[in-house]
Amino acid sequence: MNIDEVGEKLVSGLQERSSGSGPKAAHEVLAVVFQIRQDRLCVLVWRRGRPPCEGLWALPGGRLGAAEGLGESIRRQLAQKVDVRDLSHLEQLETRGDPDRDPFGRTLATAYLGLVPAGIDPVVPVDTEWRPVPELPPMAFDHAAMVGSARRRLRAKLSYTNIGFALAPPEFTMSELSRYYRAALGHDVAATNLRRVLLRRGQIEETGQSVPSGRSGGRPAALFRFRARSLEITDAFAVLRPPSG
Amino acid sequence: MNIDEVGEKLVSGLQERSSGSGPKAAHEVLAVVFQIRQDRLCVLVWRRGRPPCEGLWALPGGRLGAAEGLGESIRRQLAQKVDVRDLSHLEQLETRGDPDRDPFGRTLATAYLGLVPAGIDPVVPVDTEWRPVPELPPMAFDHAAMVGSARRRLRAKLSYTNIGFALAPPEFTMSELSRYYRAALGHDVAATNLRRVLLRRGQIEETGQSVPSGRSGGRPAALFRFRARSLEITDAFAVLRPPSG
DNA sequence: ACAAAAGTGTTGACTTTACACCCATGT
DNA sequence: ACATGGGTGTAAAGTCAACACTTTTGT
Repeated sequence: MNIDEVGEKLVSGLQERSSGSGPKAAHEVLAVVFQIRQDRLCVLVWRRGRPPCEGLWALPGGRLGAAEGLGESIRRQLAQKVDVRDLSHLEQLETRGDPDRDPFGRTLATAYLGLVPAGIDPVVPVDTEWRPVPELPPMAFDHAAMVGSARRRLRAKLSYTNIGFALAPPEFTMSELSRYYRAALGHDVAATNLRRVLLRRGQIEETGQSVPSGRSGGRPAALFRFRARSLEITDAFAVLRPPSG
Repeated sequence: MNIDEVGEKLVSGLQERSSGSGPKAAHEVLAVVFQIRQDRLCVLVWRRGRPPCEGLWALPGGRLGAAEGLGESIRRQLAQKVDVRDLSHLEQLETRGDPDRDPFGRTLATAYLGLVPAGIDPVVPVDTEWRPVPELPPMAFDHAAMVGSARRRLRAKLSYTNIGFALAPPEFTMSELSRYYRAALGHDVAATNLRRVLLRRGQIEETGQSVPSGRSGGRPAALFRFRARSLEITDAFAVLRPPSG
């Protein structure tokens, strides 16, 4: 059918969409998995050993199974490299479907953002590494763009949600937490103010315990935990909020 | 392959993802197209005339073409109902792929958010209508959830981007604009403060012209326009911003 | 005693809502 | 004149970064 035949379409066109079977494309699910390691935001990537993009680095993931949901699929596939219980957060990012994004054939890809809390060290295959995001190696396909989307999403959500729970271990001191925030945001975060902001927003609470000071002295640090372990919007935008009346 | 064979996967598993052709699923692209009509946020929907979901209302869209990008596809398909030049904004929302979202066969759907400026009235087919979002009719498949996602996305972006340019006509008075914001946000927006906020952020500017007052008198209203007609983040979150130093 | 690290108090800048008041126009 | 709607001034509330100061520990 000629898409210029708008007049005809205007009367009858809308109904034919769910008929026929149409072309089917391969669909894969990928994940940008972040973890903060040694005070740096790192992403889990593996090195491709064969074309296309041989030698470049790629995001983990793979083909969507015939009877799987999208989130279900990426969880399953990540379980082959990251202990699935270690994924503290998972959310969908974007779907890319440029006809030529994969030179070997039309493939759509849905990317997810996954987070692993700091402090654990999942066993990963030999071709797989955690790489610091600021020094991203040459990436296959459009995977670099996906890492960029994930980084922007994480930064934004750190500002108005409790997503820090997914970066931090179950308990932490404020100076540790401020280092996680610094790594993820890319700029300094003062522990003293971060404490007040997150306390006022009800995101964190004191555990009552504290950590002995190190060999160089200093006051012992109080331990905190996040009050919730799932995503919550704690601060709607400070702008254009509804009238208080 | 058994996915419990983690040990094996850890050494060799990562490389087999781009081999083989795997199952292919049908893929469709849908759009949640919003327009503000008579001070109400409306969404473009059409009534299904055949199963599945016969009689329910559905979002416009359809199968992804074999050589089309996703955004390209929804633009083409919307051109059959909305004059494509009238789409002032288009962005990807989410992809849904529950195995049973379409009872007639596995279908993935990528949803877009589209906006049409107020004041125009595109010709639409007979089975297609603009329906107020607060009184959404019974929707087919998971389309109601997509409308919900779109509404949340629009509300959020009104707070920190210039996305108002896509809701408003090229020129407008502040009381008109405040009605568009009220319809989209769902709560009152005072024209007097909206003016200052958007001016300070550099989103809008005066055209220099004004509109004569109506039959009931009143001071003539100044005409404004948006300075940019593409999406810009005008106000990074007021929280956790980088140190000024 | 002194250094080091954690935590508190306080200030100032900025942003936004609320509301009283002034302005320009039609009847 | 007066009603009507547009526009300005200003106050009050809230949030956050900056920084000086205090507390608690190890050497």
